[in-house]
Amino acid sequence: MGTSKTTAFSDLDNELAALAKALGHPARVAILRELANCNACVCGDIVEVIPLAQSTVSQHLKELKAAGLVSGTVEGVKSCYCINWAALARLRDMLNSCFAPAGSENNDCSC
Amino acid sequence: MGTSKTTAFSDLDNELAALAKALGHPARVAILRELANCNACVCGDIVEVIPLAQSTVSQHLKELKAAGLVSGTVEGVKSCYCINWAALARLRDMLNSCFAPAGSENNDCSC
DNA sequence: TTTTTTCATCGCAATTTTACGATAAAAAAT
DNA sequence: ATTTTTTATCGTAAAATTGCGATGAAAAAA
Repeated sequence: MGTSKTTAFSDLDNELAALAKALGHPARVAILRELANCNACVCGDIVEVIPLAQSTVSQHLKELKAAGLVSGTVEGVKSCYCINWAALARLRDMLNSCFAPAGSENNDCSC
Repeated sequence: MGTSKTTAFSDLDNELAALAKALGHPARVAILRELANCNACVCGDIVEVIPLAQSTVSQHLKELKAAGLVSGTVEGVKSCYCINWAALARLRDMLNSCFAPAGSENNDCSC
């Protein structure tokens, strides 16, 4: 165990979950926020902003990249990362479409 | 380790991360979608829809509840769960505000 | 009262996540 | 050629997650 039974769920559910999971850590949220602010893509300056060790930040960047939320290219010694706006938009879209209230009736809950 | 250094990050980052983390599993996405569809709040019928053991579904519901995405009440023998639309809206809002492109300049990335 | 239904919780095992220091690897600077 | 800078990766440890069966607990049905 410890592993999600991804095959048991729809591709959509898995896709949304993967994107959400990538955002499920404050460091990764902070990194993505940083990348959103500096539209010139930052490099190792991220490490200075995030209160974690360099290796840990690198690991988080790798996860964001694996999830498609970030892209990166090597530029000489430095490494350049960029936010992927399309992936963020995709996340927003899925949130809207997946969890739309059913019908136009009363959506209040009796709980 | 294995623990996030939550104190090192802003409340906003932690809040967004917590909500995203709760959605970071396909079963929880499926459960929330189910609750969104049946605006009359479902109870143990969720277990029939989710391809996991009853105890596991119960655990996922507990997590969704802890994150505030779901509310639940006991109704006799049965247990009733409801989606929390406000929390979902909050997540959407945070996604929009946190990751808004900086300025109105060129947002294209050179990466 | 006994049995059944419905659900939460406990205990466990396998795996993943988080975090760090140490170490590579490769370009740049000296 | 050597040193420094920058970043990725490896190895490790602690903790969290995922999942299940078994076991409670409490209302409902018999």
